[in-house]
Amino acid sequence: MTTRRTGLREQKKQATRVALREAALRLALQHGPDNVRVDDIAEAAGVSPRTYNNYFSSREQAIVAAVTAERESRVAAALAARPARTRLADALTEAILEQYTEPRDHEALLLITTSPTLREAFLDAAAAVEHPLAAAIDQRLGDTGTPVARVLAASVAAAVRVALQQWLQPPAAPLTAGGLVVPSGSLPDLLRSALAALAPALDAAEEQAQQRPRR
Amino acid sequence: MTTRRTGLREQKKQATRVALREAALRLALQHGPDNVRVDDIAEAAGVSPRTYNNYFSSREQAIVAAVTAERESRVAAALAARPARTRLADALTEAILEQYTEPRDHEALLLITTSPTLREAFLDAAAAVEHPLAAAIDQRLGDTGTPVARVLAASVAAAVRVALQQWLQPPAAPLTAGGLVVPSGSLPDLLRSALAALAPALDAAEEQAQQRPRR
DNA sequence: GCGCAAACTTGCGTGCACGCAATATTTGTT
DNA sequence: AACAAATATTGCGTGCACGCAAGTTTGCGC
Repeated sequence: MTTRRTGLREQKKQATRVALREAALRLALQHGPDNVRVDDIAEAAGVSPRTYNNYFSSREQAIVAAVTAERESRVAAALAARPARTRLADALTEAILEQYTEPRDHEALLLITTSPTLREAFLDAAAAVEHPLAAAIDQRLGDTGTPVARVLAASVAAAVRVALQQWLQPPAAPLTAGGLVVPSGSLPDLLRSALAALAPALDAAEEQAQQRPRR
Repeated sequence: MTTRRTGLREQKKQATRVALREAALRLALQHGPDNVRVDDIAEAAGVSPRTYNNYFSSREQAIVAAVTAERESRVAAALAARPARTRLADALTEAILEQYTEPRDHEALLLITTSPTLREAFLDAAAAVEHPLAAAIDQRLGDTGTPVARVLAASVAAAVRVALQQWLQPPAAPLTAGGLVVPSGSLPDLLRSALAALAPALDAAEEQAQQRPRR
């Protein structure tokens, strides 16, 4: 059920997708993100420029995809893998940390930090967790069909986004007056505290689900 | 303090901004969203095409702006206007409903429903609440400087987005198996129930803030 | 194997977003 | 009132996204 689509076809598609995003990243690292034309990427991957655009709808998307890859679906899978009796909030936090903590290509992340457009694309990519996550959460809550799971998933995605945003943000300015702004800690910490703010909502949803009969 | 920028300059800018978005909407209604070129909009507003692009970074954005306008900042203002002693979750819900319930140009909304690209832009526009809202929430929580307010604001924005998405979604298909999917009620109801899922998180943040000394 | 239908790729054309540098307008200052 | 600094507007050029209508490949039943 994971791959309904037959064989060779899907296989080839995945291959070109990978070829494209890796070419994109490689060229971006090599020549700088602004000195890479779409045509170059397409050529490097051995497809027509038009085909490139069938896979990615912006240059930045392709570059960033080399880092984010299938992280989104993995988060959902990681959540589903946790024992059903663990607290939803905890399971979620662990699942997310597990995916965002693994030290992906550090060089690439540095590159992304550099360009505003790439940062933007990187943050947007995080939004892709929403749908898989909504499904996974809904399942945990007993397939309510309610939009609650969607809201929670969207909120979690938003929280992740905020955490990533803080993390990417160059420590830049000499801290605004009052010294209130924390110099942005490690990513795991940022993620944890962002998600902590949502924990009560997750708990509440879980509790309601348990009072309802499981299907 | 609301408008630091002096007078004539900002006034003119606002004027052309309004002219642009209204021209965009009018032309879109008149000729259909796909039969409006950027040059037409610019000409109708009496500015160069290049200037148009200094105000809006996509055709859809301009059209949608005619409906969403300054709704975002108003939500924050509406929140700030509520008495500080009301429950944060309630104040927020009221503030949002207040802004999204007023029957804006119905004709335009119908148009937006029509085109996928416009729907997309409309949903994206809702994300603009995030920043003003974060500021307003942070103030209610006692200017913590913590990212908690940001996370909550982002979550609220996400919830609003989900509600709008359900609302825009044409009742289309004959309901999936089991009859679990509700035929998308009224917008106020959708917003209310979406925000209800976040209420526990808002309560918790508020409670923590009250235990901390106000600055 | 054969051939048809569905799915993917490609080239072309159009409209668009946006950086850049020159020009025009506004504003605060003397 | 005149000037200089700040800020907006405009034209131009480049690269890009994407609809469309061929052409090509893959999958499947016979």
